[in-house]
Amino acid sequence: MNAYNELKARGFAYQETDAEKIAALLDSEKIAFYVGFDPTGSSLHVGHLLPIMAMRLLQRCGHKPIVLVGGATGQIGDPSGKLTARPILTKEEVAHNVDCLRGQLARFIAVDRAVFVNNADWFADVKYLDFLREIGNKFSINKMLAQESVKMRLESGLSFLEFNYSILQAYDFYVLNRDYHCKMQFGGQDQWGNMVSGVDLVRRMSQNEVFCMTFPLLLDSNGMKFGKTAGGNNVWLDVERTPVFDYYQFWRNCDDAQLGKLLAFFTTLPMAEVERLSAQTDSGINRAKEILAYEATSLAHGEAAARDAYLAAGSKFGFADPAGKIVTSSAIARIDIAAAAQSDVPTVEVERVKFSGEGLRLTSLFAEIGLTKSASEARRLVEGGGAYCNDERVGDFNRVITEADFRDGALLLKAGKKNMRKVVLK
RNA sequence: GGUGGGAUUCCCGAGUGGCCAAAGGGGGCAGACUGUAAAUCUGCUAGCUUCGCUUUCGGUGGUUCGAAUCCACCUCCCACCA
Repeated sequence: MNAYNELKARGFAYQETDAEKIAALLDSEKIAFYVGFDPTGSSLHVGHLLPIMAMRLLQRCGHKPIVLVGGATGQIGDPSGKLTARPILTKEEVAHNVDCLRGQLARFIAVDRAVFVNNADWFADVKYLDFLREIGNKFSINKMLAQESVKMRLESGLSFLEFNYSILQAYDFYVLNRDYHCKMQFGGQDQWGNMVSGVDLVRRMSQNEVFCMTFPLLLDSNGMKFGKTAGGNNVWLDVERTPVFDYYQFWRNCDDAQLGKLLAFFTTLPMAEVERLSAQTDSGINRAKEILAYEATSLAHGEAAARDAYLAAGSKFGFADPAGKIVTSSAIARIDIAAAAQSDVPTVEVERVKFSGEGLRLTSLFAEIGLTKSASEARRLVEGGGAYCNDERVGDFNRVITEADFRDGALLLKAGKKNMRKVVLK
């Protein structure tokens, strides 16, 4: 498999410094490349997934990923694509987040064949004067001011701290080239300016020619950043924040118009199949979405979890292609949907005592298990006709739940038709 | 350093003494319609023990029967000038 052609075909390449040279480089050599992540949160979400998938692809072609966690730059905040400054994290928060991210990336790439670096390691001891002397004359303010990301922020104001971000990122590239022979950087399209600065700096410092490539920005049909749903929240890779079932549902509910792109980016199915699947119509398109959801979930959470989510969703909403008419190389084809009855929606345990005596108000229960943010929201949900208890619409927001409402020790609650939790007694 | 302007609910942004839990838009949620899609239409969008109560309009204190709105001080931001 040719890495460059594959990246191109799947739509990963948005901008690149030199297409021909990059193609030749990736074809003829096993290179080290890097992708940076800002440790601004303790979990990745699907918005981070695009570079991760690209990294996976490159690694499978024999190239070596360097995962740079921006322990140092994360303390500053990248102005690119942001309208306002980010809050500054403490060193402890950054350290904690770095640990979490490392764990999550392990699901997608072979960690033992990747290098993890933290730029705090080389920035921690940098002395300001030394740094200025070493690289200060390699940067032109005029050039930096011309950068799109900087121009944008000039309107609303930009601190010197943030202005320096691209210098630091460029320096990262230089260090990685020097110490790890890193020859390429990948990143989101909002990183273009910073990445090009890095390419420049490496050439000026060491006369080495290095390259970079950006990925397209994924937007949903409203032009909003991709990866938010279910309450406007991010779809997290952390199962504590986003249960596997919900993760599966996120992909299952994607826009028709996005399907082809999503299959290309977030599954490992061959492009020929991706094209065939995304050309489906009617019930076929729903099968294609099941395949997308299954494959994406399988990558993030493992085959067993993906299978359970698929069966649970299918038993609630029906299967798109029960007869298996649509051919796919996905492992989903081998799942026996007769097993669907056994599988389950996300389940929450609640103490039995809460339901004894007077019982627990339904609205409070909704809030407690996280189906709504508060009891008041649950109340509004009931008033709007969107609350269901054991598949019956709830009409009275004063409804109280007692043990008698449980069937076989379980109670199914739904906020709308698609968000559901099963409550079991503890 | 000087002068002027500003800080409002998730975001943008109205509101300049009671009719303000606060217009409008965005975003989000739900309902209807559908294919668990999109588009469209409708309702909702601070919390609670909900015909009522509590907290919210940068912070603290004050004036007033009553303050997001007036006064004082403080913090932070922006613009122009130097």
